[in-house]
Amino acid sequence: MSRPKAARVSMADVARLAGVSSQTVSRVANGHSSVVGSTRQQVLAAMKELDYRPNSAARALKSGQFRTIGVILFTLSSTGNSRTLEAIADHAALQGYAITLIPVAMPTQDSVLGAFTRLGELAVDGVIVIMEVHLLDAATVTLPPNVQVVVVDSDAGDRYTVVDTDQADGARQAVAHLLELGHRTVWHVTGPEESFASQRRAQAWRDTLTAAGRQAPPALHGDWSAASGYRAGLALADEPGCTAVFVSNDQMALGVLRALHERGRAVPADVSVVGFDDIPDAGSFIPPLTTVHQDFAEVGRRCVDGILRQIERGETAHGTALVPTRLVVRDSTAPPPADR
Amino acid sequence: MSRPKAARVSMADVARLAGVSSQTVSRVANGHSSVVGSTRQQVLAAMKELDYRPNSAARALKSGQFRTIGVILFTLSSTGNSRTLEAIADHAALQGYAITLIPVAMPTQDSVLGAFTRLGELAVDGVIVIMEVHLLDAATVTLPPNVQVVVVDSDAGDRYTVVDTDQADGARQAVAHLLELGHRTVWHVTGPEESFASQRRAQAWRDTLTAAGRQAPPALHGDWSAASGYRAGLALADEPGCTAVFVSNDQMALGVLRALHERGRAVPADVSVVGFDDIPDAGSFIPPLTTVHQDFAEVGRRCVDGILRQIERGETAHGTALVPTRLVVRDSTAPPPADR
DNA sequence: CTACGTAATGTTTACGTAAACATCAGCTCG
DNA sequence: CGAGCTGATGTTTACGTAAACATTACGTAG
Repeated sequence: MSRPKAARVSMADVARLAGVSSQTVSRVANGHSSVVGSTRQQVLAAMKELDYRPNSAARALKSGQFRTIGVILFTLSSTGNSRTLEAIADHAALQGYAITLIPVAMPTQDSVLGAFTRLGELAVDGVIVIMEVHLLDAATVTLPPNVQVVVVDSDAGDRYTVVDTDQADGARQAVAHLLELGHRTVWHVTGPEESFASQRRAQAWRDTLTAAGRQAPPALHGDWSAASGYRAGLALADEPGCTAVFVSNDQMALGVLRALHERGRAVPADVSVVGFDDIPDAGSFIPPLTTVHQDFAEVGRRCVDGILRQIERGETAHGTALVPTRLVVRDSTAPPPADR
Repeated sequence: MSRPKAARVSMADVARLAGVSSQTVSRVANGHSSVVGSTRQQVLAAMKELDYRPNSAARALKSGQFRTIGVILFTLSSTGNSRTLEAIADHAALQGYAITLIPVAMPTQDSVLGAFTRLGELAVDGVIVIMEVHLLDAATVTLPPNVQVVVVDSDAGDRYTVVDTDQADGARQAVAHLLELGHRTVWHVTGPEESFASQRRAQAWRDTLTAAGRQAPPALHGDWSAASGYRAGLALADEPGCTAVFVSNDQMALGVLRALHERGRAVPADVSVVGFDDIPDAGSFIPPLTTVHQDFAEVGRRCVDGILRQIERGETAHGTALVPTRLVVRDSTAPPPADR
């Protein structure tokens, strides 16, 4: 505080100008109990004249609430994360809560970690964790006590409230769509192993095939990036029996499309491709991608509602709430070549 | 607070257990002045035993600093915004600052607005604005006094510290690259009019053509989305003289590629396309996109450094600092058809 | 007409921290 | 050998707010 920063206006200042006690100012500010009209007007006028702004630090100190929700995540580079975050921020703002971002370094590179092992002293009433909880444990971040938690992309329903997209049903729809088109089986490109979402999608892919009496080919592994999808796509292009692929997210699907294109395998004539997420760009891929739509806005809304229910009403409803998905059929899927 | 929340541990509690005064605890906590080794050890032991966590509200009230930076933006859906945000969050965490997200509704839909006209009472030492300032003005958000501001994507260098990518030079490199390949002129797809970045890129595109003695064709207008790029691409496909396009971001370029593909105009054989941003997926487009690389990490770092310089050292260095760009040449550009 | 209830407002206090000031013991220097 | 200094620690106070309690004025029921 090197500079003499323009004097902060406090309730006392407003009270003095309005000729009332500071408690009355507080009452007006909070719309509490009874303040007669004329007094209220005077106070409001004084507030306006002085450009009074409540001091949130003092308020938090007194009330023990920060009206702030922390969001913990590894990265914003995945479309899903950033869209969930945006939905959370929008909905929280609507409820009068602010969002504090808590980036955590990957467990491998704990350089940055120290910075927010201090998480404990964070001014936050609750935390939304957008990642598999086991990873959080591994990251040696200690969640402070008395802080409510809601988790996305995890199976920790027994320990926390979990909000998630219905990964399994989405994957089932994708595979079923391909089978209905007449494909004998469906190949699969997974996300990173740590991702619970990826695990769920892979499991449902396998289960759906099995339930239909089909043999599941070996899964190929990616890391959510388009580049990893491209590598998987090259491998798939060399599988002559491969006529249909379910890719665990749209970005990897983009890479798969490029690999197939470069290897002269036409989509959807030779190979059908289905993605997951329905990112805004998916409709502009070549060809426009058939994919499973995730309702990120709804996920965000439920996260915020869930955490607020815990914070404001003390309800601790563990368990998992699933947000439904729906298949968006575009031009990357068609019956297998043999059928035509 | 419906529940009896486990009693908060304060400095006084730690002091009692350690048999010292609370001021000594404060000194240990802040590494301040002199505390003899043995005393320090006792205090640290007591802290650990009680799982003491400093109360940031009280600290903020006392010090007048929140160790928090607010980030104001319209949306996270543009890759640029979310990557800049991520870079800001990472770098801020490194410096021991937290990030508070402040989403602002578009000026058109002021429904959400009320929620954060309360911005004034926000617990924030400084604000980074990721949008054209005029839009911020239009959004009727009043920035509180005594809050430092750094701006991205704006020309308000006279009022604020502005950090930005060197848009003009990036656009110049893109156009120069196409001219060097032998194209007679270069078409252009802009971003939304309000975007300062888009304006700068368009201006530099025009200037570079003029400087080379070429005629600039009419610009086509998009809104950063792939869908808008697709529409522009359809129009371009109908221009027989069009052999080269500079698109103002990669997402729109994706749409342009699809439109050209659907109309049978081969890229890069018939038409060359250059994008802007170098999003992670750009290398997986069909064909891999030649584009202007933006160093978002550097932008984020400079934003944080700039705001911290203002907050902690009171330096108010207005003006604009430009982060250099570089052209990444991939497979979407080639000499014009006539040359071959 | 008095006693008591109620609405409106004022006064006191505590939240947890850290700056400012106070105290105290031990040590150095003239 | 004592004045004065230094380093270690304790005590007081203020930050801005809001809950809890206190006071005042006024109206009404008995």
